[in-house]
Amino acid sequence: MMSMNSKQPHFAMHATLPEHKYTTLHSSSEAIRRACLQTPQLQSNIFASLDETLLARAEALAAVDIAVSQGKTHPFKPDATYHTMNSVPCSSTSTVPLAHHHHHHHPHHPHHQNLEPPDLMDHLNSPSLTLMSSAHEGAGGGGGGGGGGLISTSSHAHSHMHGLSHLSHQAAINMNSPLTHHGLLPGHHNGAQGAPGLASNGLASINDSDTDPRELEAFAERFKQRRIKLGVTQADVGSALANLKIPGVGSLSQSTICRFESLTLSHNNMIALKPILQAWLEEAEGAQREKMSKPDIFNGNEKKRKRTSIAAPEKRSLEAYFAVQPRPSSEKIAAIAEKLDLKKNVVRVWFCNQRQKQKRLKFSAAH
DNA sequence: ATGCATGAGAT
DNA sequence: TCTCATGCATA
Repeated sequence: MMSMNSKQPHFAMHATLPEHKYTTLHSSSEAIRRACLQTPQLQSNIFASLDETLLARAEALAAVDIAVSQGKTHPFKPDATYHTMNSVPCSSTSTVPLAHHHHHHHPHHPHHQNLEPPDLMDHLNSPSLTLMSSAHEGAGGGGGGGGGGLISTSSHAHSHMHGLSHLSHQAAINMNSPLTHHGLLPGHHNGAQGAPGLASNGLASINDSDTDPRELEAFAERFKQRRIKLGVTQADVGSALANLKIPGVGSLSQSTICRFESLTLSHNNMIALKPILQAWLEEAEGAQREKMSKPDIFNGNEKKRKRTSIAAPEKRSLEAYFAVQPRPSSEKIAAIAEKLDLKKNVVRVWFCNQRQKQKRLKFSAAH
């Protein structure tokens, strides 16, 4: 089972001219959200008791924070959530062909991660628990450059769409993608968090070096050097990618380029982006004499999205909960959200993002 | 350089 | 609903 039947590396290159989903102000969609489904996962596990203990501690800690923050006079909600989202990602081109083969990465161990102790927020006692978690997200170690391009705080804030869309989604365990032959994507297995698959099998039809964390790291560094030498910012690179005219590859944001250079992307993502950035690099160096920059198609979208800011106390509580239960159920999330006086969606997203970070950190830690 | 967020596709 | 790839906004 678990074969890769479901989806094959079919790259839907066809534009599909989706007319974009301009949900003009889908702020309402936020209100709707996921409809808050409930997963009646009422399976008591043996770990229940154990988790409960941990949860109790987390709760204790959280309780303290809560008490402090919402003790009674919390001036306002900790989150400055002004979600004004807007800009639809203009997905365009939708699914990009790039590497679909991926890997499974998460074999999912039926760990105790799924269990849901009856109440995470009930016991608010035992003031013990010494906080130790909070791994922080700093991560990115690579950096080094310390402000590689200084970023120039360029304000090219034009919401264009990212044509590159998702390079490799998830799944697709097979490794024989045409793109591989294409040379665009290394693909093949090796989960981002799983095993990098360092040539175990004799046939390494695909360069293992392409997926080798060391190689990626080396490339990322070289890339940064070159980029700086060319005098272009991360944002410039991102938008310049669209000029490469590579099918399925559009522009990328400064964020993504930055993350690539600092190795703060998932392994798969790094692998998928490498060939693209490499292509740009060579192109740019070759045409450095005159090509330069082309005024990209920027579009001034008026709408702006505000970033929610979760206050420190709330954040610490969330981390405490996360340490015990990285994957709380919908109900739990709702409960936590209420306790912390945050919107449920904000809490849900926070957990999602934490999981992503954790995975990335776990992977880098293993290499 | 990163935190919070969206959305497509997989479960 | 979750994961994953990405992005906007911001410190």
